Amino acid sequence: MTSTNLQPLPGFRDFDPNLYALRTYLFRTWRSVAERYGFVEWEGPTLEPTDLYLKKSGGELPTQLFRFTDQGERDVSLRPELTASLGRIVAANYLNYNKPLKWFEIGSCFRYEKPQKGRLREFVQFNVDILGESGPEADAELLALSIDCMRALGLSSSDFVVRVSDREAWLSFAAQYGLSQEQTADFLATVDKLERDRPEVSEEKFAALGISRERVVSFIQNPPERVSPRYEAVLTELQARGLADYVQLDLSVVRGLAYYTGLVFEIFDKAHSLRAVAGGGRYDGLVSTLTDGALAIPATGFAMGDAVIAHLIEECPAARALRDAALAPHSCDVYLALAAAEMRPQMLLLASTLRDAGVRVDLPLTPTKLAKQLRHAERLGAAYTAIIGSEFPSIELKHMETRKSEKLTLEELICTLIPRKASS
RNA sequence: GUGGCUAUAGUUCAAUGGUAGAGCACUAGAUUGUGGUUCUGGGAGUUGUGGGUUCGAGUCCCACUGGCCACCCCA
Repeated sequence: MTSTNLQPLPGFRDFDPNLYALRTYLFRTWRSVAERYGFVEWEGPTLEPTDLYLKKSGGELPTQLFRFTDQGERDVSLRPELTASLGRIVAANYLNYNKPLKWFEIGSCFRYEKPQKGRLREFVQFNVDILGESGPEADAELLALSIDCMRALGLSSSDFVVRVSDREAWLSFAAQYGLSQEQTADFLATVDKLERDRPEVSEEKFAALGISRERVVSFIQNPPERVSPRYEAVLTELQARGLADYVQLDLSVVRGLAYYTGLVFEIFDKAHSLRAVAGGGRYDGLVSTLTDGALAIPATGFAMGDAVIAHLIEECPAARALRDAALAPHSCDVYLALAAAEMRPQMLLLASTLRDAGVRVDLPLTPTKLAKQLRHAERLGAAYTAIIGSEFPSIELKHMETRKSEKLTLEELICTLIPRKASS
């Protein structure tokens, strides 16, 4: 067995070409859906001043930062999330951008947590945000985008569900009991944990606020006819988009974070055997908090991690098939097999000609038996193999899938391969 | 931070406390210019690390390290 020092740090991953291909597949899909929706890509620094993260909360956050002092005595942290950086960047240049901002980002985040299924210390997040637009239409646009990401990965409404809620509904509920702002925060936190806490525990927490657990559970199970104006508007928008089947009202979703202000949602696998695939919501107060009130920008967004979605794809046959098709080897358009060693210079010139035209060409680096060369071409997923032998400039071009071959002149070969590439 | 399970060849896994094995992968040949099949051979390991019990430890015990999983948390 390999010694332990050949392994990456706990919760970190090595991406060999096979794993990297999966990563690329996810990124490509995310990016393409976001671009279909008119979002533009941005990126922030991986390392930020620790203050940026301490500003908006306490809790366990500080203990889960990869935090250190740099050579300039600065207190810095690897980013545990993107929203703070986004807020900073937008706040610094807000007037320069057309409103609303429809921005997305794909990049690594770091949290010092105990690794387990769907949770790592370095993971990739797909972040999508709309800033400068307070209407429910923006929330609906994001929900639709998140659903289309799932669909683009081959997942259907039988594989996942988007649980949508609106904190406004709970704020009205809390208002009936005359809860103070602080009490309301405690109340929301308890609702968030309702599914996880033992009944006696939440019973006690609610009792401290003068509310019975039964009333809360009943509110979730029998939601009011009119949940909230925003929720209804969002649902109308999704119905018009033909996406209403993917969403489900679930008032038990409130999201742990204090900064969410309105509509919130989470995407789960239908079996609910995994952690949340994605989550997000409206956070109209965050930019204001980050800028100490200098700038108030309404915002709504969500994030999707790479680890959980990879598990979900693995569990869903249609998604798995789509992924495997995307991951099939295809790193090479044509393999140049050398059957007569003295023709190597001619082969290399041909390789250069094709490569200059953008054709992906691979070739043997050392003398190798022809049978092995063909087998290698097969494994590379080469569409064609051109056999360069003593008959050069007559060349045999073999179509790997049909196993049929034709004899071509050098010019014919080049004319055959280059247009195929250009049109693809 | 707490707890459970686990660590054997590149990989997936075997091996009543008694000589460490198999499939796949890799590689060579059968086949000296034609790949997916088949057959025959080959390289492979101080059994994660360090202690202990025992005549004898891959196997039992302890510690450490890593991995998986759950709790916690989930920005």
